[in-house]
Amino acid sequence: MKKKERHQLLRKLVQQDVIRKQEDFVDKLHERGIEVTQATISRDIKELQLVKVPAQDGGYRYNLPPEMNYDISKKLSRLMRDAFVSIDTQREFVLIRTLPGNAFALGSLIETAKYSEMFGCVSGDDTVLIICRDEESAERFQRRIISFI
Amino acid sequence: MKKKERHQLLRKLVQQDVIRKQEDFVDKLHERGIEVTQATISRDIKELQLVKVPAQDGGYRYNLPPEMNYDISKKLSRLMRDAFVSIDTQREFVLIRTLPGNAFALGSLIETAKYSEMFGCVSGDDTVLIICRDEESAERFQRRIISFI
DNA sequence: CCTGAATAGTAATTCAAA
DNA sequence: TTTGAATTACTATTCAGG
Repeated sequence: MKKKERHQLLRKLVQQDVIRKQEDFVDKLHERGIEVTQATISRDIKELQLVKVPAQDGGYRYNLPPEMNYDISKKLSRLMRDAFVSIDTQREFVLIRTLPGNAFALGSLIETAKYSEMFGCVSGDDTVLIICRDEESAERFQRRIISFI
Repeated sequence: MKKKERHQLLRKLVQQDVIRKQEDFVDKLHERGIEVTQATISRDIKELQLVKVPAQDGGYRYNLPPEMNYDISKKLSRLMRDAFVSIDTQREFVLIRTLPGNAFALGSLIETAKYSEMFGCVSGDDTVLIICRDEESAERFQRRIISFI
């Protein structure tokens, strides 16, 4: 498993599970047959800028990075939660799949948001293709998008 | 000094100083003649829900809770709509002009928002000068700011 | 680069006290 | 309830090796 995939998985896990400490990540990955140590998770958390937030239940939990929430990002978030199916990158391209009929709206929002990594964007019925400035941008962009889910 | 006052002070400190670890809080309070230990700060942080965010400079810093940052971006948006005049970049600098008397407030908000692109910020009466990490950051930062209008 | 093992460095909690 | 001292628990980094 490559670092990139693991990062994606961590983002998913931190949202669907309650992760109270780094060892929880390690355990979750072990359950999936992925061998990784706390040291690596610590580094991943740093790169992904995950934060440990004191929770209302008296404990702590890791969360996605506190991002600036514009109106756009709230709309994006809502739409992503409703209609997001999958995301993938290939070179400088990012492909987002949505439920049928939602891709155009998503594409419009993404265009409005004017992400600096983005060079262009074209939407169909259930697919948005984003062309980024380069491969690195595509990865960063993907992370941004995933964080809306 | 009562807990409540200390909490208020911590909120202020976390915004105006770079707090990398809990001991930094302890030191800052000692400078002000307030005796307190790391244990207490840890409890305070929990109650205030401050978070330790991996920073872009490779370190970490404590920050206000994400929800509070959200409030800040709303304020920023309101102020921008009210007082924004122009924005321009030159190399790693971004210059924002506002209606007279509004720049200081804007600068404070921008500083509080702790944008990763930003290195420093100085405000006058109708001008905010932001020094970014590099030219690219300045451009990205400019886009972010414009998106508030 | 990326990682794990070991370890150093921080942070959270326990326990006793006021 | 709130706190500090001590301790435990957790997280970050160093160092060596893919």
